[in-house]
Amino acid sequence: MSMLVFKKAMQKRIVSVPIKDLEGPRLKGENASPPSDSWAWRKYGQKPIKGSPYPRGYYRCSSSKGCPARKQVERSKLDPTMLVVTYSCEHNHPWPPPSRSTHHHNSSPKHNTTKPEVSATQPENPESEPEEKFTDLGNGEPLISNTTTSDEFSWFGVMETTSSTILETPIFAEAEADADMASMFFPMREEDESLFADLGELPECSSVFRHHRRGVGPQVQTC
DNA sequence: CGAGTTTGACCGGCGC
DNA sequence: GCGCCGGTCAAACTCG
Repeated sequence: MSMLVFKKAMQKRIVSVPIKDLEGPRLKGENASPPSDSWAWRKYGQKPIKGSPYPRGYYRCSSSKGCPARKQVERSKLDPTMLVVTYSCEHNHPWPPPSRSTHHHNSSPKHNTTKPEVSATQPENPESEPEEKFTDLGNGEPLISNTTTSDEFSWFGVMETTSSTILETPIFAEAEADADMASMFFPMREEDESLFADLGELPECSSVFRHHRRGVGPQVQTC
């Protein structure tokens, strides 16, 4: 009824993170703790995926009530040491503020510690184009070159820099192409993460993304 | 006691 | 039309 999920332009971002990076206090065997971003994620499901020896966990943003953001965490079947996190969000939804914006130290509320804390946001697009989504990144740019330049992917952008790998995918990211996945793995230095480790609180997510516009119009951050 | 996790069932889409 | 599979819900349980 009220919770009708419109399949508008659903943005999808795949990020691979070495488990060793997030390996906190303890791993639950097959289930590795998902990387903690700036938001709180609540797990709402887990299912075994065909073709993958590891199950896939489904997470929902719990930072806000109407948070449309979702996250899928699964272990790479090619590299069991890698955790593939797929972020999804609608084009039209604002992102909630970081859950621990008031916290300066990384006093993780949960078990996922030892994780870089970064805040990101998702700009809302006045016009949701179902057709155009990743044309921006289709340019073949090095995804991490400009974190602030990814207007619509700003929230993703920050995450990318903090995580380890970035992979922008429209919707057909389910390509089981092993070779494909192998080529999209870019291990990152943990030093970079330290840079964000102190970013516990992000002032505004707005100023970060207003660097350049694609000509879509006035875009405002609702975070 | 509350928030979050777990687990099975349910649903919808897709392929055959 | 049926079966498979991915995704979500919801009740129960666990942890803090």
